[in-house]
Amino acid sequence: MGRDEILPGTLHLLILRTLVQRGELHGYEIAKAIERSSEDVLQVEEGSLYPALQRMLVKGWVKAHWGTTTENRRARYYRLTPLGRKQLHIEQAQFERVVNAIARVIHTA
Amino acid sequence: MGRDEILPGTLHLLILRTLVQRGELHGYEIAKAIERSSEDVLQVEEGSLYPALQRMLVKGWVKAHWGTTTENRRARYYRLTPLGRKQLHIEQAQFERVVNAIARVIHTA
DNA sequence: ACTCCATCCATAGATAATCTATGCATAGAT
DNA sequence: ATCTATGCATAGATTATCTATGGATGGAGT
Repeated sequence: MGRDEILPGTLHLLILRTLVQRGELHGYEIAKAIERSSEDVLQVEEGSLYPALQRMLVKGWVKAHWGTTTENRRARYYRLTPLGRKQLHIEQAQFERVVNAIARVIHTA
Repeated sequence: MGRDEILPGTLHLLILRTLVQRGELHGYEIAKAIERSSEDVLQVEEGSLYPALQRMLVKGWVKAHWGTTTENRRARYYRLTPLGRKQLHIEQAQFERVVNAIARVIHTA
């Protein structure tokens, strides 16, 4: 954890959660949404984001289609699949579990 | 985060914290201490632990010496250096910061 | 017209940290 | 005699990230 960007292994969760909250978004929007809602603590690099979205497409957690933004730009929109929604629940529970476990270790007297 | 062992990037923190709590420990004890104080949620694989301890030695966060356990076994004991104590504060603050940021993203309405 | 910035996508290669699998050794219990 | 827990360590694979790069374009400002 030498960086101050994201905790390795949490990017899928962040993306899934952002999509379930805001519906259909394109990549750039997803990144900005995560950064903003984290109050700019988390930085989502494009070199991390797009490979992550590829992985999620392959796993069937999201589907994508090309469209046009309000600013008249070409963009690829992603939306959650039912499988993605299931995965969100799994990853969120897992995250809480592990973070709580770490907290117990850290705060052990 | 497909595993249920440790959050990547948190092992140094867990080790540093365990050493500051319990003083001088050998590797095997460190692993068991983390597993127990996490109520067996976190699993510390030896293949992760020993390389991590090597990294921490190189960085000067811990010092090691060979000794004998209460069970009469040869073991390598680690203790925190002042630099390690400083690093603990850094990593702990960093961890809280990032986890809180993730929590904000996850719990955004 | 030109320039600049923000928006948008994507990949290659390097880096880092983990896991799996393996090897070695021995104390104590059965 | 054998088994289990204790103890150290490394090689190689895997995974996920970052850095660096490349390309394209809309709109704002000059």
